[in-house]
Amino acid sequence: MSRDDMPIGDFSRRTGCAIETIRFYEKIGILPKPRRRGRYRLYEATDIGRLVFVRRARELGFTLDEVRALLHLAGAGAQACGEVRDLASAHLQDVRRRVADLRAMERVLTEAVQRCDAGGEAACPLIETLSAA
Amino acid sequence: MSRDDMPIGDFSRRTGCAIETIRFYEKIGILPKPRRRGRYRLYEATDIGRLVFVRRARELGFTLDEVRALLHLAGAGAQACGEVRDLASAHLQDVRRRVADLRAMERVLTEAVQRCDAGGEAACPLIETLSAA
DNA sequence: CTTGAGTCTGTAGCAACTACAGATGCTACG
DNA sequence: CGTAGCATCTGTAGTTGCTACAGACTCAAG
Repeated sequence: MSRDDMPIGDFSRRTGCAIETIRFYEKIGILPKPRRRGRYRLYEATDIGRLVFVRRARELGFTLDEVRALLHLAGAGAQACGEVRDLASAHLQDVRRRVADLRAMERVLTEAVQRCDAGGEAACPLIETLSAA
Repeated sequence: MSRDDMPIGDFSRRTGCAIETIRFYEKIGILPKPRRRGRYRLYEATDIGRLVFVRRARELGFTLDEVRALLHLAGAGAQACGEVRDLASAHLQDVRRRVADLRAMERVLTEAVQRCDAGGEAACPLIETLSAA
């Protein structure tokens, strides 16, 4: 009824989140079921914050389960800060592990490509890298 | 019939690749269908190389489609080296993009956790980071 | 004879979406 | 009034690379 009600298309545009993803988040309980006009979902301006929060958390690499926990903690206010910190710091360790893994791949790949560009090898350096004992 | 025939369990142990994964690779055509004694698969020592190649490529982050291409090119010999190089270098760019993405996450997370540890803020720094306009 | 290990096929599950198919509704134009 | 063209609806299936069963079978040892 209020004048900042919007259909899902507008909500999608204003949050940068795809329509299908919004419905998906609703289905798995990340977003609450909105009011309806008939069968059409109606969102309010105040719903934007929650979805932007979710998208930011996803951009920082949190899983949807972690996002669920973060949403819960965000609702609990400042006294939940310790738990938030622990969650974030565990996730940070995970991110660092993944960086290390990718760095290792990068090293090996870079070396193989360089050896290839240098030329002068009988066999393909990358194929050798993959085949070698 | 030959004396280095082995059942899938031995093949799994000698390649470090899980039995289920071996059967999966066979199903999607990454590995050829082996001979059988009755209904049991029989692998030869010479099959080990191909699977090790696949596993190494996967450890370097190549997708199974790329692995398929690499296997094909490896069979073509040295004249395929240019194509291998291009494949590897495209993949390397992808790896670097992912490192950059993770580094960006790492920066934001590190800062939030540090601000949290420093204390003295009214609201939880990470929640603020996710909520802020 | 039974028990245990190994293997078999086939299907379902994970994460986090994405992409339809096919129906319905709403507005504008002629 | 008809219809064309959007937007939206529900529900299901696909993606990637495995992993985890369920339920059947084969085989050798004790």
